[in-house]
Amino acid sequence: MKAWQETQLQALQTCDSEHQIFQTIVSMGAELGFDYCTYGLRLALPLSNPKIVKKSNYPTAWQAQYQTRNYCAIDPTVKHALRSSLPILWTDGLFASTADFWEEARSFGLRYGWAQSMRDSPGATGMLTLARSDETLSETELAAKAFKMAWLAQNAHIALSRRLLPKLLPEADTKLSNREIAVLRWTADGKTSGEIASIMKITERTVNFHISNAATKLNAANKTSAAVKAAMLGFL
Amino acid sequence: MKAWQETQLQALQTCDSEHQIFQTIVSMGAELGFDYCTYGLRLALPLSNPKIVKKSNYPTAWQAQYQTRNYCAIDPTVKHALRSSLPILWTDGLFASTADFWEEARSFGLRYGWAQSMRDSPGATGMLTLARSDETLSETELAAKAFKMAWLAQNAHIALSRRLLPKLLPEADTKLSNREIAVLRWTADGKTSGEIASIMKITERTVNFHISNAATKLNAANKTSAAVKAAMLGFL
DNA sequence: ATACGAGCTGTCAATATTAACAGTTGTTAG
DNA sequence: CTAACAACTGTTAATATTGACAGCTCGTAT
Repeated sequence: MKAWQETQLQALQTCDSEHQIFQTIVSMGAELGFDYCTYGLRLALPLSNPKIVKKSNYPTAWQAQYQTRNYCAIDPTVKHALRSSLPILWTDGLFASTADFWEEARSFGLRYGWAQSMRDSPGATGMLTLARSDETLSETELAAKAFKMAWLAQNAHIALSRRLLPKLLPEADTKLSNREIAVLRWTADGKTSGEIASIMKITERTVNFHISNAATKLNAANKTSAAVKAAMLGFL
Repeated sequence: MKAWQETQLQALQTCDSEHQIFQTIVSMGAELGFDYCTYGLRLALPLSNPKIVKKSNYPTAWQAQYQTRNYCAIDPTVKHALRSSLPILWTDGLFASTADFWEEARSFGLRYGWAQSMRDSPGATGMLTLARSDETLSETELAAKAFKMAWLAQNAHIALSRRLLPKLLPEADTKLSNREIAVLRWTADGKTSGEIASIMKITERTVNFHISNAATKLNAANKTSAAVKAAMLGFL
């Protein structure tokens, strides 16, 4: 068990490709007793149309269906994942208001499963789902495997989001100068340029200069967007 | 072991007071072999002066020292925790640039330790530190206990932040209307009121009306602050 | 039936912001 | 030495925002 975790952690952190990382996660899921495994990553930005990516070994037909019918928008496990990092078990109760979706998933062999999510500074939420067709999944089994699940969800997210993030959100690589950060911090807290000028003992012109530079770097249309992006990406 | 986790999870989630929760965490830390335990919570807001709270069973004198000298600002484990959720081991290398701080901690018996952090939607970062005076802490021991640590850091954060958050950040309890959310989303993405009016097919006046209502609810001085707060608190 | 809240709209004046122009100073890395 | 860069400042005009006034419609909960 110890050997497993050590070996696999190595594997996760040294893997070069997303594909390799995901395969490692799949095999760890298998060792926990689950054939099916999906990792979903949802970026917080842009807020009006958040980017989502998935790596999955679910049946292809189901993945396609999920995509085309935009089940992501109604999937209760996704809803839960965005709110809480507690593990969530697939139960009838959970899918009470989305019975058709649930029926359809089961018809593809996705019958017993659970998921756990995890968040990090660049405003990304990752959800790891483990599922299988055959054996029921009891609260007891879940409790017994909670440690490993917590660890796996965490490390899967760290390993995969590190690869996926720069591609999906180039702004995440931006470097802001100290002044830009300071000015954006006050901006995000609701100070006007004039107030920030007083606080920092510089001209209002200079404040606006820094804000505008930061907005350009962050690919933001105005200071509001710049402040939000910088805050969400953890620059402030 | 299974019994331990189940019992303790119960304990964590049914505890009424912060104090009880923290005591439960301390006892779990002790079972992992660590006498000392600290949970620190850092809210992202306000950005220019983030709120921080700690629960700790470190020697009182050290806690006081840490506080008065504002060691939080230089503590490398805190820096790490804000960037990454990977566990971090107290090593000489880690404290290379803060040797005095490190020496002083050791003089209080805080010699071997590690920490792991965890983030959640309301923009809060929690860090759990486990430490002891006597036995050295090897990478091997760390690896062996990584599962439990991941689980403990996660659940400690969930349980404690749930209690601490509403007190520290009353805005977290705000309810925004659907319109307010929609308008703030576009605002956060950098749209002007006029653009949002077109998108949502309402008057510019109405857009500003919703923004202003949201800002009042969120206790924000202007729309930039409202957008940042709403985004950080996960309302958007 | 009536009160309440969400959603919506109007106008006007005071402030704040952005865009576009042009430039100085001081530090640091090659 | 010099190129690059962060930090800083100035002016002007066009746009955007906020604050403070006031009032309508629709649904739903008492």
